[in-house]
Amino acid sequence: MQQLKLSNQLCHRYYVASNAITRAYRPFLDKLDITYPQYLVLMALWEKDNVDVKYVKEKTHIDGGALSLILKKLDTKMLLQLRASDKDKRIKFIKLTEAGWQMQKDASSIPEQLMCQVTDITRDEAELLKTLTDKVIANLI
Amino acid sequence: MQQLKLSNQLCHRYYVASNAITRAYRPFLDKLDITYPQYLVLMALWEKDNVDVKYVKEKTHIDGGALSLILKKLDTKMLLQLRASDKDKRIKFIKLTEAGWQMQKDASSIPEQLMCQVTDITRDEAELLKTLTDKVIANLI
DNA sequence: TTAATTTAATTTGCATGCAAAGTATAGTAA
DNA sequence: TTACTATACTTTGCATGCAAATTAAATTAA
Repeated sequence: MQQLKLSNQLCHRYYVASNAITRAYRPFLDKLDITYPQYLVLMALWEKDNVDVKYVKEKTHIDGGALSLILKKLDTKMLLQLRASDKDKRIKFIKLTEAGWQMQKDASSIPEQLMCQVTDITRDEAELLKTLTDKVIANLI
Repeated sequence: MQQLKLSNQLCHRYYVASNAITRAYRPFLDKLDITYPQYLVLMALWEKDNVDVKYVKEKTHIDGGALSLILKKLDTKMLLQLRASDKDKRIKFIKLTEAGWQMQKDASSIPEQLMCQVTDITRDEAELLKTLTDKVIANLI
């Protein structure tokens, strides 16, 4: 049953790596009082503000149900505001607040600090990982 | 703020890929009435049975708190049995039942079926992904 | 031996991830 | 217009992932 050995599973590695990465982010994100998925939402908004929920959902690949709660949390934290569209009342638009934009400055050094912990990977290898993982994602979504 | 763009984040890709993989497993695991983490625990046990909780925790990298519940679930499903050690009563040993071993046969074709969905990745690239992801994990754990 | 510490596992509280059901609104066909 | 369908988002129920607190038992120090 070689095919069922954990050490042969690429899938298990993605599971372990993804959780390890989220854990590694925690000390940095704790200082900002946000979680990793909340950070993903903010990153999407820092790139493009005034978008609807569907856009953030597709950009971050966060589940719609979870996203509703995350946006509500970020609204409560006063990092963004939600308002229904006038044209189409089904659509809800998201807009960062001043505090939401301020947090971008506080977060700007996080990616670099994270990658500094991954010393065994070269820049080229990291790019290769991105390319190959994009292929995996494209095949499964 | 190039460093905060989602498209530059290796971390976000691991998040998306890991979730996509778990989702891809679901149709197969639903037939066996188990979840992905439960499947990871079973894979560990199919490789080595009669081990303690700590062993499974280190082998699968599943959180200890979650693992307690998962083992309880698998016990309820009659796939394994839990019993306290005689020598050291803090330790709990895990033993697969007949049904637990039977499920290995039903699961043996799953990894191959999964990889068949990832057609854009060659065997060599998959091996490379394993090696590089192991490095990422080693650096973060 | 007694007290302090360490270890193995469980429990608890909160935040997702996800499927499925539900709600409200918009669009479309008859 | 009315009925049917599709869309955008929310809510709900269950299963983790995780930190922190707890419990029970073994080990070590004094």
